[in-house]
Order: sequence, then structure tokens, then C-alpha cells
Amino acid sequence: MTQEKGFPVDQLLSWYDCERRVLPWRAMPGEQPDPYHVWVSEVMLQQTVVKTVIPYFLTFIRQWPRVVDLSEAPIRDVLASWAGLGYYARARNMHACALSVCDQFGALFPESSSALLSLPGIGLYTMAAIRAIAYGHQIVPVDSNIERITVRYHAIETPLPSVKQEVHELAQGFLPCSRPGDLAQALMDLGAMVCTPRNPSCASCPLQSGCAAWSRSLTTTIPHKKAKKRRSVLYASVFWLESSKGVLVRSRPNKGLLGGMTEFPSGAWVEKTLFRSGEQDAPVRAEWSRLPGHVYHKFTHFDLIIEVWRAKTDIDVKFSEKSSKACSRFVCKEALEFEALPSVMRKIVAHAFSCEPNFLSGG
DNA sequence: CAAGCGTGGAA
DNA sequence: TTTCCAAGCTT
Repeated sequence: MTQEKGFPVDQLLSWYDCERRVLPWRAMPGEQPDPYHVWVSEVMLQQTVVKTVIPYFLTFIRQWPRVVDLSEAPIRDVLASWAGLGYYARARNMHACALSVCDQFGALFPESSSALLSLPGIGLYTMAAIRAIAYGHQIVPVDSNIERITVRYHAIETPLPSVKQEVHELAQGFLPCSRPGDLAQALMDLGAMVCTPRNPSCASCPLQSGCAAWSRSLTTTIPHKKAKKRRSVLYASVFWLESSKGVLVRSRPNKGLLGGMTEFPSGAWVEKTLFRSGEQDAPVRAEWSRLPGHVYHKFTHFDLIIEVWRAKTDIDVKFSEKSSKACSRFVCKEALEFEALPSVMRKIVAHAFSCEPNFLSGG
């Protein structure tokens, strides 16, 4: 392993020791943190900003202090703890991963690339991050931050992802380093605070002396951005059914959008041209009334516009015995907050509660 | 390999 | 307002 000439690794680490953010999953510089904490934080941080992750991480670690605790938890509890964080396959994979770590590796996270990659939800990035940060191995995890830093440092004008493999190899050229875990975190902090996607702060960058994009005035044109894709708009009716036991909810299928999460019954989510406003998709026959207004939500690939229908029922208990409604159940309003309700469904709750006075007076 | 998969904050 | 996008993984 040969470090490329001129890479100012000492300046980078000095910058990190001075500027680094204090985060609950981080050890002091040069010390090695709990691999379980590293894993939980790295998965939570996938496509998610630090500020969002912090409260979830603290709750999660307090609830399940060790990987064996997580492995013994009901998946429903894990999803409830993840509610609002998004990309819920991460939570399902984490639970499966915890079981594998306990079954196959004696509740200790493995150190080898192949073993780590065999675990659910651990890909190339997370594997390398665990090896570098938790175990101090000589490896650079390549996330979007380090990818951006690398293409700028080497002034690579070829658009990603065709050059992804080359970028990954060039990033390894930042090694060897006496503190591989701190190097990884220093690069990610640099990407978040200095070498930002837009308007990078090159004047205060500890890598400026070796940066090809800086010396060639290419910092604002690299990296080249990819083509944008069109978003679609879908429409849905959602049904808020109250009984003496609470509000009717059900669990979504374990795969796909919001997999395994709790939802209020709804009809199909369709294009406006296929959408018919009304209660024809309702879970039961009842006196449905439509709440005023809509609930709006943006997913990654489409916007969702929801109308909410509400009714009361007496049919409490028998619901769970009907095969087609096998995963349906009533939840009292006070317990809704503990359900695995994703953000879009919490908007439904807020909307229904905001209309509550209307409902009571109507009987 | 491109698409699917959440959410909220910044510009 | 709209667009971008943030410590990616899976299929």
C-alpha cells in the first residue's frame, strides 16, 4: 500500500482534531468505538443527515444496548423505533443482521470483508466503514462525500457512475494512515462541512494543496451531475374507522414501499385519471364522511395526495378473524404514537385529530 | 445497471 | 416554489 505523493493526510487529521463534530457514536480521536454502535449509526446515516439521526440513535441504543438485545426484539418494536426515519428496509435488514451476528458470529461483529458483506443491509460502504472505524483496518469507505472529494481532488470530469470503480481505487490512495477510522470520519466531515456539493469552502480546506480541481478552477463544475427524473403524482383515499377499541390499522406487506409498517386502510394509489373520489374502497360498510382538505406527502419518486374518509363502527372484535383482514386491528388513540406509523401516516393522524370537533358533534 | 426505496432541510 | 440531495442497499 503506497500513499499517493503529496496527499496532506496530516493536515486533514489536524483539521479533524480541531473541527470535528462531537457525535454520540464517535469515540475520542484514536480510540475505537463499540462496533455495534458503529453499525447502528452507519445504517441510520445511509442517505440520512446527521441531525436527523442523532435522536433516533440515542433512543435505539438505550432501548437495545447490545446486538443480542436487538436480536431478541420483536420486529414490530424495531419498526416502531424506526418510524419517521425512512427507508424502512434498513430496519428490517438490521433485525435480520442482528440475528445473523448472534447466530453465526457469537454476537460479535466480524472483521472480514466477506463476512460483513454476507450480512443483510451491509454493502460495500458500510462494510468498509465498520472495518475502518470499529476495527482500525486500512480501508477507506466510499460514500457520496468521499466520492465527491476524490473526484475533485483528482479533477475527474467523467460523470459518475461510469467511473465509480476508479474512484473507489483512488480513494484507497489516501492510505496508509495511522488512524484509518479517523481518516474516514475526517473525510466525511470534510465533505459535509467544507467540500460541499455546492459552493465548497476551498479557502479553508486542508486538502487544498493537493487538490487538482482547485488548481484548475474546476471546483464548481466537478462532480458533473446526473440527469433528473420526472416525479409523478398519485391519489388515494384513506379510511379512518373508529370503534370503542380505537382506530383501525393494518400492517403493510413486508416488501416494497413502507414494507412492514403500520397504515390506515386505503384504496389503491393511482393516477388522477384512474382516481374516483369516494368510499367504494372502504374496509367496511359504514356512514363515511369525507374530511375537508387533503393530506400531501412527497416520496422519493412520486407525490401523494390523500383524501381522508371517517366513520364509526360497532364491529370491534371480529375483524382479526376474517382472512382478508388478517393483519387489521384496532389501536386506541393514545397508543397510536407507539405504532410503526411512517411520516405519511402520522400526517393522517394529525389531519384526523384536527377535524375531531366536527366528528364529535356529528355523532 | 437502473430503478425502487422516505424524509426533511437547505438554497 | 421547486429542486436537490444526505455516512446506500437490493434486485
